[in-house]
Parts: sequence; structure tokens; C-alpha cells
Amino acid sequence: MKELAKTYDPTAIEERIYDKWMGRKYFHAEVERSKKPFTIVIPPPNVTGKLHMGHALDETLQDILIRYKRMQGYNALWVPGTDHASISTEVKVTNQLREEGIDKQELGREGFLKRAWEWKEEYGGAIINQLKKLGSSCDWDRERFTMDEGCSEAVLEVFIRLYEKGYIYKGSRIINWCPVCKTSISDAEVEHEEQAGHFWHINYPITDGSGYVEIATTRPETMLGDTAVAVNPEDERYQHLIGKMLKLPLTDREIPVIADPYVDKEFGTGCVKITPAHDPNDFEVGRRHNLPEINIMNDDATICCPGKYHGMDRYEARKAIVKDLEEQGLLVKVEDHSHNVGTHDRCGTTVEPLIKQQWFVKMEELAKPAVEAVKNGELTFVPERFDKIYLHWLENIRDWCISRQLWWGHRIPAYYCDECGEIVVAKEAPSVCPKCGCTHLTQDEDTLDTWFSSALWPFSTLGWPKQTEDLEYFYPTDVLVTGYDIIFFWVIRMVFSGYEQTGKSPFHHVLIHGLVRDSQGRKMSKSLGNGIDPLEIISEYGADALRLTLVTGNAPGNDMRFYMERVKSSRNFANKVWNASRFIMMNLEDQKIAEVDASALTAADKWILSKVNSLAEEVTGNMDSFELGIAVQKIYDFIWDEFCDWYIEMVKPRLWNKEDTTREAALWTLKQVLINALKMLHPYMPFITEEIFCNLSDEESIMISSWPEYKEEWNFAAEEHAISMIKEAVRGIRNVRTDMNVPNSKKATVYVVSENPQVREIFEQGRSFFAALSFASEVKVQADKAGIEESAVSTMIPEAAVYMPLDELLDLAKEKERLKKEEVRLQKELARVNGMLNNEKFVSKAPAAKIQEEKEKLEKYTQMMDQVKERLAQLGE
RNA sequence: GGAGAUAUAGCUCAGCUGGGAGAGCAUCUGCUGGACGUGUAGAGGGUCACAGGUUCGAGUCCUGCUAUCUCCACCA
Repeated sequence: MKELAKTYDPTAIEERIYDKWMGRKYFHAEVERSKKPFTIVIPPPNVTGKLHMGHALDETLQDILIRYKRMQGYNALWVPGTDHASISTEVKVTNQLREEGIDKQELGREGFLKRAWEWKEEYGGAIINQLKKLGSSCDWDRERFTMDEGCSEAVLEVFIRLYEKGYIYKGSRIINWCPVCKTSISDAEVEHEEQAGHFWHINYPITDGSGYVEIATTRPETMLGDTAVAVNPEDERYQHLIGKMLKLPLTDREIPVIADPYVDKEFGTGCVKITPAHDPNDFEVGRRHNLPEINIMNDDATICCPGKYHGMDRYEARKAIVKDLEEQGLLVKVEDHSHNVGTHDRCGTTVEPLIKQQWFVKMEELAKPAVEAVKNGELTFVPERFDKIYLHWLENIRDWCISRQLWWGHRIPAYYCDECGEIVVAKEAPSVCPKCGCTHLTQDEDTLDTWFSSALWPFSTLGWPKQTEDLEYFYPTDVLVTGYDIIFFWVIRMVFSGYEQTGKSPFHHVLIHGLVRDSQGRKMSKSLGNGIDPLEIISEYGADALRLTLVTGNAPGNDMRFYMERVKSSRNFANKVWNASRFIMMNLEDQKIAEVDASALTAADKWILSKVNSLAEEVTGNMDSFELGIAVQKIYDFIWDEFCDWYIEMVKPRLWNKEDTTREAALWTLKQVLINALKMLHPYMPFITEEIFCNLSDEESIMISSWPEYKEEWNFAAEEHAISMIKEAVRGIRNVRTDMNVPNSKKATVYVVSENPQVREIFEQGRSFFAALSFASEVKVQADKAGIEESAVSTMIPEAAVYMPLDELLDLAKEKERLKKEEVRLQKELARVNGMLNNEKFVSKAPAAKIQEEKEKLEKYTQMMDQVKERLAQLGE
């Protein structure tokens, strides 16, 4: 056995261990009919991405679950991969080209894609290596990419299927347009933010000269595209206007006044300008009334209409138009007004609603099984409250705009006949037009929304559309782990795609986590510069410490704050585990410990075995309910408090005495308990547990060892009781000594007095460690107070009194004071217990077990009180 | 305008189906005996936001209210 370092140094260990795991293919899973599968697919990070704390949390949670299930004997598969991230990547590559002085358009589609793939090959894998640093046990042999051959095949298949069922259609509709990225985006990609703006009141002259109609708008520049003014049909004020024509200022057009219930009488002036081509509501109104749709904007949001405003930027035009209206006396007033502005979530640009030909997925029918899945419990969210968010979105879902005016992505498999305009949707380019027979067909220029391919991720990565063995065995996956911020983008789309294409929900559970924030609670962001790099934390404190920090004290769905003190405390725990193990290995001295018979075990051994046994039961329960924070807290407390601070201290006297007949039992127990604790800790802290385990065990790796299960033969209730009594006495003694300022070096005889022979037996049995833990020179266990000096200090536990003659140190007044404090405490406890037991309603309604519990407490407190009173009397009180 | 979350020790947060308020860090006081000072033994510190209600019993369930945060929403 090698000598272990005094402090744990993760950097020396982690890489070597990860290489070992990789080399032995522990992460790899193949179909194995004899085992039950447990599958997770990774939320594929963007190829443009760099590992941040959000990833670190997400991957840690998945790795914990997958390692846990693997140890439980499941055939655990964690499928990794990356997402092509159409817009982000396209922007990055475009910028790179620009720096080289190359214009994307001049380079052309083919040249651009070549560069994009080169870029992907060069930088795209970076994040994968970063995931490995965390200890992620992904099956890297199965690494996928949303634009690889198989995923692309799945995309084509789904597109064609949905098209043929009529769920995908092409239409001219109002969509969200990003004037900077120059592409359409879906509703989910629009972020709404409240912005301070103005409300401009403008008079539109009535053509018959009878006056004006006053409208109010937040976007005066769009008036160039107005094709009507609407009033509510029930608004008495404006009945006479309906049907009249208005002169649209700054143009030579005339527009009608129409009546539509969409208009709110109470808001603004009650008259609304209708701009069908630049506002989603107006678009609807326009379609109802067959109004012309006049587009006044170019793709870069400059104005496009005959006249002086042509070519102006939208905001420049706004200023000019307001100025001109004012000069013409048509501007009535300007009010301050804050309103919602839609921005593109990738670049922050204000989105422009525009009418464009785009491809859409019709959502109404597709959404139904996804709604049903949550309602009938086939799919559950952890925590449950995310059901509501999910359902609310699905129940109000609108058609999904899936075409993007980008090059990096899956090109839409639609071909147009140059002659007759026929649309052919097919996996491969048709050579002739099925309608007119000509041979000139051109493929649609657009690509698909990046989420179209990620929606298929749980099954496309397992071989779909081929009915592979993998698919049949590993699918549906078990749990999806992700942040609440992409429920709309991703989770919902995976669920309805799963039902539509495979007839099943793609996973059974969705474990939602929150955001990792900085120590002040702010979002970590590039612009604030407050991000903490997980890789830096790993290199300084180790991946285990980072992982522990990310799961400790965090409940599912809640945001968490990240700060260095917590990382340090996790690192300290790793060191604690390291040193406890080092201590045990030093004592084992490489000797083989034979299986020890239960009859050879002492009460302390049985106590700790019983504790680790119930720990296994509880932790398993917590992990099955995804309560990972609670589970790891219990493991932490067990290792540090029960095992290190109590059990190891208890067995030291036995270890030091080579003649001790129970020494072997102590060594065996230490090893058993440590191994079990390490196993439970392994999913959380994989590296340190592996390193220690391999130094301790003959098995080749902890990650393929078996998860501890509850075993009846390790259930020792009597010993748990006995040891808790001794611990109680030790605590009492320590308290007294601290109170009296007795240094640890000053030993005293400790008398344990109890009339109960069983209690005396417990202390007799525990004599060796009880003496050590209570700084006793000698322990005397007896039935009465014979031989105990009256001046000895005392502490009471149920069923026993403990005395220590500390002669010269004794301060009688202080002793009395302490006893009186204890008396007051006991009085309060007795009052509470008696209050309950004397309450008829409690006795008649509370469960029997609870009543029994309280009765036992009453007995204990009464005993202790008697002892305290007796002692006080003895002291002349 | 809807919906949700959060409010517990100085700080950051746990607390599952109701049955004597917890952890880590911080603060204070001891302890250097043979795993660990990244340690150890102790201490102080909480009307569990507020007000009602249900219950023998409420941090936990219900109602209301306040504050903060988040999501959704077409009031121009």
C-alpha cells in the first residue's frame, strides 16, 4: 500500500482516474437484455459554447443519477453530444470572416458552409473536453452532433412526415424578424422587456372635412403602412365615423374607419391605427377586414416606401415623421408611456414584426398528447410546479415558425419547380417536376430552427428513424435534466415530437434545476464579468469539491448562489474523507481482514453498522425521489459526525492495543463502514472515492461496484440505544468540563451511577472508549453513590447520574447554578409533556405511537429531575 | 393583466407526506496526545414576513395581506 499524502491533492489524481475509466470502457453501454436500461440524453451544449457554471450544475446532476443507477445494476447509458446552434455559430463564423475581410454573401453558401464546418471541427469539440474534467461518465463512443448524418436523416424524415400529414405548411404570415441577424425567429426566441417610450397622439383628417380622428401610437413610423383606423363597434362616440375615409398624413393615401371588437374603448383615444404588415394584432384585424398589407420596411429595418423617408433607419424615420407631423399641426400631444418591446434573445435587437413567406408547424393537434402526458402522469416534472408552466404554454401554443434565413443548419427539403412553381418535399432533390415534367427545380434557401433537430434528440441519437436495437432497448429515456429556462424551447418540443414520431414520451421525468448566480444573487454574465469559470475551480479545488458545492443545500428548481466559502468547505470535506481513510489504511497495514462474525462485534461496531445501514436506506429513498441535496447532506453528516467524530474516536483505544481481542472486529467494521459510505458518496464525488476505494478494496473500481442496500442483519436497535446513552453522557461530561474550564490534560475519575443493571452493563461494555472520550483517568460504574466525594461535579442523563471529583477546581456555587439551570430546563420539558398527556383530546386523538413516545419522555425527564433534585438537596439547596 | 416562486440564525440556504427549529460559513471560548488546524471540543444567535383559519398539535395545510424575484400576455 502506498503512503497517502497528508492533504488530499485532487490535481494529482483526477486525470489519471478519468483515463482509467475511459480505458476500461466503464462509461460505455451496449444492449444487454439481462439488465434493465437507465438512459439519459445530455442537453447538448452549443458547439460555440464554453463550459459555464450552468453546464457544470446540469452535468453534475446527470452524472450523479447515472452513476447511482449504474451502481444499482442498471445498464446505464448517458448519451453525450453537441448542438449546431444555428444562429450563434453563424454569427461567430460571419464575424471571423469579416475580420479576414471576407463578406459572407460574396463567399457564397457553399464556401460559407465549408468554413463553418472547419470552425466546428476546430473549436466545436472544446466543450466536450471540458465536460470530461467534471468527471462526467458519458458514453463518449456515442457522441453525437445535431448535424451529423443520423440526426440529419431524422430531421428530413420528420419534416417529410409532418408535411405529408399537413402539420407543416408554408404560408405568408406575420413573423418576428431580427433586422440584425436578418432572419425570422420563433415566438419563444423573443424576449419581452419593459421600455420607457412615448405615446404620440396624432390627428388623421377626415376626408369630408368634418374634422379629425385622434389616434395614439407608440410607433409613429409605422403609420406609413396604415391601411385603416379601427374603433370598437359599440363605442357611441365614434358610430358616425365608421365607414368614413381618412386622409393618411404624410402620404397620398386614404384609409377607412372600420369597426372591430379588438379595440378597447377605454384605452388611449379608442381609435387605433391599423398597420397589418407590422403588428401581429393589426395583422389579424387586417385579415378579418381584407385590408391591404403594406410593407414599409426592408430586412434591415430601414424604411422602404416612396417618398422622403425611404432608406431611413426605423428610429431615424420616427423622429422625422414626428417632426413633420408637428409642423403640419397634426401632432396633438406626446405622453410618456412604458410598453413592452420584443427583443431577439441572441442579439438583443428589437424585433420587427413583418409579413414573410415562412414554414410553420401547426401545433394544435401535436400539442394534445403532450398535454395529456402531464395530466395523466406519464410525464412528471420535479418539482411539480413546473407542470403549470408547461401546460399553460402548451394550451396557448401558436404555430411554430421553423424556417430561418441562415445557412448553418438543416436545409429545408423543399424544391420549387422553376417552371410551374410546384413544391416538392422530398429527402433528395427530384430530377423532374412531377407536375410539369421540367427538370429545373431549386431547393428552398432556408434552414430549420436549431430546435427542430434538438426536439428529436432523445430518439435521433439512438438511431431513429431506423428501428435499431438501441432504440428499442434504451428508449424512452428515463430522466431529462435541464434548467427551467429552456422548457419552452426544448422540453415541450421534445415531448410532442416524441409522441408524434415514436408514440411515446421521450422521458418519464424532467428534473428541473435553477440558475447558478453569483454571490450577490446576480445572473452570471459576460457583460457583468461576474462569471466564475468552473475549470478554474476544478484546477484549484478539484472537480469533486465543485460538484459537491453545486448539489449541497439546493432543492430542485431553485436558483443557487455560488461563492468561494462554499467551495472551500466542500474541499475541506474531501480532505476529511481523505484523512479518515488514511487513518484506517494506516491501521490496516495491508493486512487482510477476515469476515468477522456478528458475535465478535462490540456495541460500538454494531451501532455504526446500524447507522450506515439506515443511511443506505434513507439515501436510496432520497435519490429515487431526486432529492439529491438532501441525500448528500445525510452522507456528509454521517461521515463527518457519526463516523469520524464518534466512531473513529471510539475505536482508537482498541486499535492502539494490539492485544485487544476486539481489535480485528474494529478494523473490519471500519473498513465495511468506510466502503459503504464511499459508495454512497461516489456519485457526488467520483474521483476521491475511487482513489480511496482502490487502495482499500480488491475490486477494480468503485464505479462498477454495487450500491449499498439495507440489510436486516445490520439492524441493531439495542446497540443504537446503548451508544446514544453513552454519547449523551460524554456530551454532558464535556459540557461540565468546559463550564469549569478544566483542560483536557486534567483527567478525573468518572463515576456512573445507575440502579438499572442493564444501564451499568452498557457502561461496563463501553468502558474503554467512554474513558477516552470523557477524559477519565478511571471509570467506575456502580449502583449507588458509595465512595463518591460530596464535592464531585455531576451531570445527569436519563437512567444514570455521572460524577467527577474535580476537588481543587470545584466551585460549589457554579455547580449549583448549573444544576438549577438544568432544573429549569427539565421543568419546561415536563410541563410540555404533561400538558400533552393531560390533554384529553390529545390522548384520544393522537396516534398511539406518538402517545407512547411522549410517555417515555415523561419517564426520562422525571428520572433526570429526581436526580437533579437529589443532588441539589445534597448540596444544601 | 394573468401565473408561479421566495420570505427560517449575522450571511447563504436545507427542512419529504403536520408531532420537541437544522447545516455550512461567520462570531466567541477552550484544546497541539499517535488521520486531518482544510482539525477538534464547546458557546452565543431564530415570535420560521404579517394576520386570520383548520387541527389535540402548524415552519409545514387553507385564506388573506405585504415585500422581492421570475415567467407568461396583442391593450395600440
